[in-house]
Amino acid sequence: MKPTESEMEILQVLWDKGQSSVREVFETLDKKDVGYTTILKLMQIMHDKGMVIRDTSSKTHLYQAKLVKEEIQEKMLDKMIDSVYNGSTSRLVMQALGNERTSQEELDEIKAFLKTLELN
Amino acid sequence: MKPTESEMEILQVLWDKGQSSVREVFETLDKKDVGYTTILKLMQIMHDKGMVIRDTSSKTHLYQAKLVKEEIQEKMLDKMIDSVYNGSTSRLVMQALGNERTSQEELDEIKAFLKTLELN
DNA sequence: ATTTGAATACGAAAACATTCGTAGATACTA
DNA sequence: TAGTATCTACGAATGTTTTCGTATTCAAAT
Repeated sequence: MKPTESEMEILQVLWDKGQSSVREVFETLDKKDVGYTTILKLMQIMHDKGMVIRDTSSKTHLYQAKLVKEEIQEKMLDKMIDSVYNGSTSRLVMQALGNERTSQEELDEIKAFLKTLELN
Repeated sequence: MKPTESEMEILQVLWDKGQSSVREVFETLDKKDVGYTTILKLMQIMHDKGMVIRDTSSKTHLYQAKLVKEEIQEKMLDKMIDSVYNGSTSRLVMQALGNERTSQEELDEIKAFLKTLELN
């Protein structure tokens, strides 16, 4: 059950905004170069695959992510660690932190998190 | 210039082992279900795309990654942070560290790295 | 009631990625 | 030198993902 890239984009919206119509997803994604029916079709496919559930009680169907955000994220992260960093979490983390985008707040969060990891 | 999944696998080998023949890559990947000419073709395509450079002076051509490992990794990581973690590096890092696979050595490495970040 | 706008369903085209068969070239070996 | 093994080139088949056009349904507004 591996979402494609487009499917991931849609899942992001659904995770973020919760239950949404196709139109809402379409507008949130706001991809100038893609038509409405494309998104519709993708979401129908996702439904066929069981990635989303759907409320069809009114004319405008409402979609909701069935896949759990954290599970998918972790799966993707693990795959990345394996396939890009040869299984080394620390290499990934260090590269992530070295990217100059990380604020002091985030660094503090991480330090705090590391402390909690030690207490067991 | 975004490598596909198969292309990434090949790049890994080239980054790891340096200049290599198709046969060497093929044997390193050791994918039971894929033939030699498939890998050959992929590497030829990568050459067409300018992802690798090639020494054709002898019969067996030698390939070398042209894309820089750290650049590609960083690009993929940034993309992941944006598209999966809404731009939050710390969320990615914490999920990575929370995955139970991280050894004490790795945690120490990270702590050390955080220290060096503070000294500027 | 008819028109209009917005929604779904669905097939099929287009784009992209992967796979492999076969032909031809080159080197090695008996 | 003949035969065998190994390599590249390349076209074409297959598979997957993305895209959209068109038909149809439904509901709201005139």
